[in-house]
Formats: sequence, structure tokens, C-alpha cells
Amino acid sequence: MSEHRPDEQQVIRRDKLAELRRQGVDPYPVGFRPTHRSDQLHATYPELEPGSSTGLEVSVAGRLVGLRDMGKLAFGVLQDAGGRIQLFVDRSGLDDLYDEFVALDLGDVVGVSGEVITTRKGELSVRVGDFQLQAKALHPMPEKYHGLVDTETRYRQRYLDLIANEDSRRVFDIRTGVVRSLRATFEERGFVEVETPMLQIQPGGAIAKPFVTHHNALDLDMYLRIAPELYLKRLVVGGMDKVFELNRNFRNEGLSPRHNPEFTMLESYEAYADYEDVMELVEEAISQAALATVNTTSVMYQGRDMNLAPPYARIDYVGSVAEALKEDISIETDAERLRNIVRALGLEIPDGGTGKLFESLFEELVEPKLWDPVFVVDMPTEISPLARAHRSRPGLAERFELFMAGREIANAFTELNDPAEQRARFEMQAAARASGDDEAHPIDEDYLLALEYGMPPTGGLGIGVDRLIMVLADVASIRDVILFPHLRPEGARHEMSNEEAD
RNA sequence: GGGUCGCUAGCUCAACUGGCUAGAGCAACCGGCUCUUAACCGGUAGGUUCGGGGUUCGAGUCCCCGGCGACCCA
Repeated sequence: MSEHRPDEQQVIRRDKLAELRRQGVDPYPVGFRPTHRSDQLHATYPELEPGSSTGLEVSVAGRLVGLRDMGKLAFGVLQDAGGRIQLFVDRSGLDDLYDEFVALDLGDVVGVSGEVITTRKGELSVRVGDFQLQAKALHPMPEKYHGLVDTETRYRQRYLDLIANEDSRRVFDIRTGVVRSLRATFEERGFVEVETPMLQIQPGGAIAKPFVTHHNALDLDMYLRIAPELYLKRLVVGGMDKVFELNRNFRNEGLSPRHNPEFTMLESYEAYADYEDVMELVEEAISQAALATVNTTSVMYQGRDMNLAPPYARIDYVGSVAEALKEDISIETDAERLRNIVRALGLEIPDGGTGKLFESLFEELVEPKLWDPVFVVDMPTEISPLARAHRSRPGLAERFELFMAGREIANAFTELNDPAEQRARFEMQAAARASGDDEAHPIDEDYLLALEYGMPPTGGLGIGVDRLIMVLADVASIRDVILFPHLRPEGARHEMSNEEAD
């Protein structure tokens, strides 16, 4: 866009760049070494008297985001990775350097050396003794007071969002902190982090549509993984008793404020644990992530208090539906009676049995009302093809989902490790698939073979990391916690019209 | 996929029910100012009003097609 339509401001800046080069100034030099970051200076001198001199000579580097020229005195604002620091420039003793400094454009990256002082008004500043342009900015920065508001530009040119909007930097700091905290929690508990295939011959481990790609040398269609689950459990078979993976999954579904086609999931598997143990693990992982990033377990999400301190409440999956309906129903209830209830609510009747029907009812009646973290436990086996049957409740699986703010944040179960039963479950899924359910889980013979070698009883877990970050950062859209969320390409129209022209 | 809303200067926003040369702040340019911090003061320049078509004496505004985004629904 800008290449073939430079606006006036770009022309002026390109001319300035040419002029600098003509004067022998390298607008993109190397070698400047900052000694301090702005936040270190603020931390070192939290309360200096106005008009102080520290005698400390420092070098700082960053983007010039403010410049107030008073003729013989100028103030700049430098923004670096630690925040902002004022630059104080006094013409006396500088002369040419002063003129060069005030000729800088907002957005230019500069390195500055000088003494740390406070101004008469008490603002901590670096008194510019020398400076060097580090990189010339050829485009004007977003508006300095309102920042960058346009959502589309914020996502497409995230760097501008990060430069202009402190809140965006805050959100991604939280993201970094959550990921670091999650790793720490699992590592402290003796889990080892592994990486399993993202390119898979057969996608599995979740109920979702995959992306298809193609391996040229093998002339083979492959799939981007929808979950790492089946590979991680192969590792448990192999004797890696505690494993986790924290990385991207890909699901070929629509874009929404809660869905991005690639998203980050943490999955863990622990041998000789069951879903009760996993609940405790989840409570620690989430509460620790909150403490590590927002320093509290009492958070505010979208204007409403939320308590992340363990232990989290538990409700029964089927029982919560019965309670919401005030009907005497259970997993044993006749499917036709449940269909009538679903129909009476005006909902679409799902294919399948009581499990699918409860799933519809739960999503409609219970899910939206959940706010504080709550474990919803013992889900129907029909909708849990990889989970072990409950040890004492027929028709149900030892599985839970954790909900926060009406959204599923985690999904976990005691893993099904009986290869014969797993085969039977896969075959039921295959039957559903044959009758039109294209999201049903395919049969994975290679995984069954692994189970036949014997997988210890195992507690497995998946945490939707982006959604957890949304809660802790208090943002409403998943796009605000993903640095580069997927958008339609801007040029789509042109490419299509070109193809049509051919 | 459907519905609603939006797209105006580099950025943030105006422009009534269709009516004068599409305005303002920031940014930019020229000038002034030795303690500013959304600095201030004077002046100047900057527009494919998302794209295309239509209605009209006249379209940023109304209609149709398309693009992109946000939200809601599926």
C-alpha cells in the first residue's frame, strides 16, 4: 500500500533520511549499547528531590514518543521495553547537537547518553550529553493521546498497537507470565515437557475438523493436529510417567471472539493418577498463574468479581441439568423423553443417545450460568470416547470440565487404557461418523496398538491457555491475547478478481 | 453461513432531513519561547469520504453489488 502511494509525511521523512545520509550520518547504525532500561532508572531513583543531579552517567535506547521543544530547552520522551523516561536537552554546551535532536521525528529510534537528573518540576530524566539515531521511522506514529483505536489496524499491525497502547503491552506481559507460570508448576511437580507431531497422518484426540495439508515427497495428505493427546499417551506407554506439552493446536472452524483457528493448549498426562488428582493439579496451576501475573486470586472479569482461590466448586454434569430443569432425569432416562425436553426448549435434536442429549441441555441451561471456577464432573461416556468409564456410575466417564466465566477452560479425565474398550468406543464413533457426524473420532489403529502394550492408569488434562489468559487479563476477545490473530487478507478481493480474469 | 453496525487527512473524530470550497485536535511543515510532561502561541500544507455501479440539478449522506472489520446468532 505505502509503496505505491507515499503520503506527504512519508515524503518528508524520506527526504530527511536522504539529507542525513548526505551529511554522513548512518540512519541505521550498529554498536550502541544501552547500559540501563527506563524501569531500572525509575527503580534506582524512586524519589529524588526536584533539581537533583545524580552523577550517574547512563546510556538508554528506545523510541522517541514525545518531543517538546522550547527553543533553548527541549524535553523528549523515550519509550523502551521497560517503559518511559524523559530526556532533558539543554542547548547550552550542545548547540548543533540540540538542533539535530529537535529535528528528530516522533517514532525515531534513538540511543542517548547522559547524566540521570531530575528537572525543576521533579521529573526523572536523562540529561542528553550525546545521542545517536538508531533507526529512522518513515511513517508517523499513531495519535499520542488516544493511541491506536482501530481494531483492524491493531491486529494487522500489532507492532503499532504495542508502541501506542500500554494496555496491549500489559495483556501480552500477562500472557508471557501465564505461560511461564504454567511451565513452572508442571516442572516443579516433575513433569517433563515434550514435543509431539503437529503434522499428523490421522488427526485425533479431540472432536473437531482439521486443516488438511500435503506432503509432496510422500505424496500424502496430512493434517495439522487438533490435539496432541494420543501421542502424549503413547509416551506414557513408553514409560514417561509425567509429560506435558504446551503448544499450538489447529481447528478448522469459524473465527469468533472465543475461537482462533490456531490456539495454545497445555496437555499433561500423569501415570498412576486419576481425575481427582488432576482437579487438584488444575487448581494449583490456575491459582499460581493468577498470583504470578496479577498478584491475586480475586480478579475482576468484565466488571464482575471472580474468585480463583482453590478449592473450586464441583457440580455433577447430569445432575446440574436435572436441577436446572427440575425434572427427575438421569443418564438412565429414556432418550425419547429427553428428546421431548430438548424439543420443548426449541433446541435442535442432536443425533445420538442420552449423552448427546444431555450435552445439548447442559450447553443451553447450565454452561452460561457458570461464573466462578467450577468443576463439572462425570460426563456421559457417549461424548467422552477417550475417557475411562466411571468406576461406580454406569453410563458416565471419570471426566470433568472446568468452567470459568461461562467458558470451558479445561477438560480432563482418567484415561481409558483398556485397549478392547477403546476399540469398542472408536467403533461407536465410526458408526456415528458413517451416519453423518463428520466430527466423530476416527479409529486410530496405531494408538490402539500402543495401548495393547499396556498404559498405566493415567490422569490426563488439557487447559485452554488463551482462554485462561483472557480471564486474567480481563479482555473479552481471544484476538486480544493472541499477538497475530487470523484475519481475512486485505488483498483477497484483488487476488480473486485476478483469478476470475484468467 | 445469516443479521445488525461500522469504514471520512498518517492517527483520533465531526459534517442535521441529500445542499456553499468535507471540518477540528494530534502528527507534519515554517516561525516564537530555558522546566515541559496531551506543553503553549502564530502561520502553512495535507482528502480516491473502503471499491464499483445507480438515483438526483446536486451524494460522505439514498439504492444495488463487492471488500474488510466489530458484535450477535447458527
